[in-house]
Amino acid sequence: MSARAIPYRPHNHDACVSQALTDARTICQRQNARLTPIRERVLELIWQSHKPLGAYDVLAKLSSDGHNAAPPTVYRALDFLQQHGLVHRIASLNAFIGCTHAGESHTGMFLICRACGNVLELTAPEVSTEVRKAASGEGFRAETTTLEIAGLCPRCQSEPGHD
Amino acid sequence: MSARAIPYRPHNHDACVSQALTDARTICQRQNARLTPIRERVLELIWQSHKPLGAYDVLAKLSSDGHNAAPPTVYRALDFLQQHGLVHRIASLNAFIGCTHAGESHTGMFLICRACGNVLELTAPEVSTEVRKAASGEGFRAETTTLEIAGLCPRCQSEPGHD
DNA sequence: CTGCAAATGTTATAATGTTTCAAATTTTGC
DNA sequence: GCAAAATTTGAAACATTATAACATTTGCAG
Repeated sequence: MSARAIPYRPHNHDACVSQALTDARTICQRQNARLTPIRERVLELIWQSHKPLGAYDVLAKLSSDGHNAAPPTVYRALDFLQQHGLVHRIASLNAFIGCTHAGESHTGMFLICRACGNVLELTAPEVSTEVRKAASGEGFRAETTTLEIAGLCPRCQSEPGHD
Repeated sequence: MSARAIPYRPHNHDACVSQALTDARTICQRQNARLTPIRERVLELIWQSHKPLGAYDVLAKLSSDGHNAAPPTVYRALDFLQQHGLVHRIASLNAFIGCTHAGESHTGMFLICRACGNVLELTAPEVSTEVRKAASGEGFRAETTTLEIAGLCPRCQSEPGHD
């Protein structure tokens, strides 16, 4: 059901955003969660950017909406969205990005281009499997996985410096 | 050569710290890097804790040494130690821990117990391999990997709440 | 309508990390 | 050795990210 991001390629991003919002409404309905106007707006703002947005970036955008928001407003919305699997937090960037696999059970793996800043979310079952194996080999009960790869995206390997 | 941490088990930690320092000196010598007193002291402080230490935790310990330090002092030392593979930064905790594989080429994977706070560093070649495969499958040139697993360590699965 | 729970507003503050420039120290070329 | 260059450290200010605490409003069940 999810709007699939086409990695590193031009696409109709408006459609992609509105698909994400539609999906989010469905998901929240199913979970009896309230996708309030603020939460929806935050999700929209995050989706409109291909690059992860910091909480204060979101805050600034809300402010320029005319919305008189303070940090807790944003952090609460982000917590909610994370809780319901609608956005991911990228720990190595202190920033948030729309989840391209919302509604599906998955562990995200993020390819972060250090040149253009774009991020691609993947699900790599083989990786997850190996991670689980490694953890349980130590008797460790894995709960949440943070997997973020920094490097160069295909485009930035050939044409450095753009975007 | 590295001082091996015995995962989640009691051991002579003083010996373990001093081994780490000895190793560090050797490594820096080989790399023509200067392990200055501040840097060495920061490394020691980090090793003395089994749990990741935040930059400001280190700062506080330096201060109680009588050393009149400011944040940049600590961050610079930490940068140096990271650069030379002597400590790792745990992005999901904003904290630092001694590298148990200093001197060996590796990509760390961290098992972080949410109950006791201890962290175990592993090297899991199979995981690395799968990560590389997944990245290159997208044409992505991976440079640095952040892989952090939060969950419960063996001890905390059976005796909750200790330590 | 009323009362409860969830969500939001508001203010203040904590925690983490960086910039900048000056001073001291170490290295290097001579 | 010695002076110039480079590296390291000191110090003050500031920037960014995140949370605490409490008041107010909103949605909803009975």
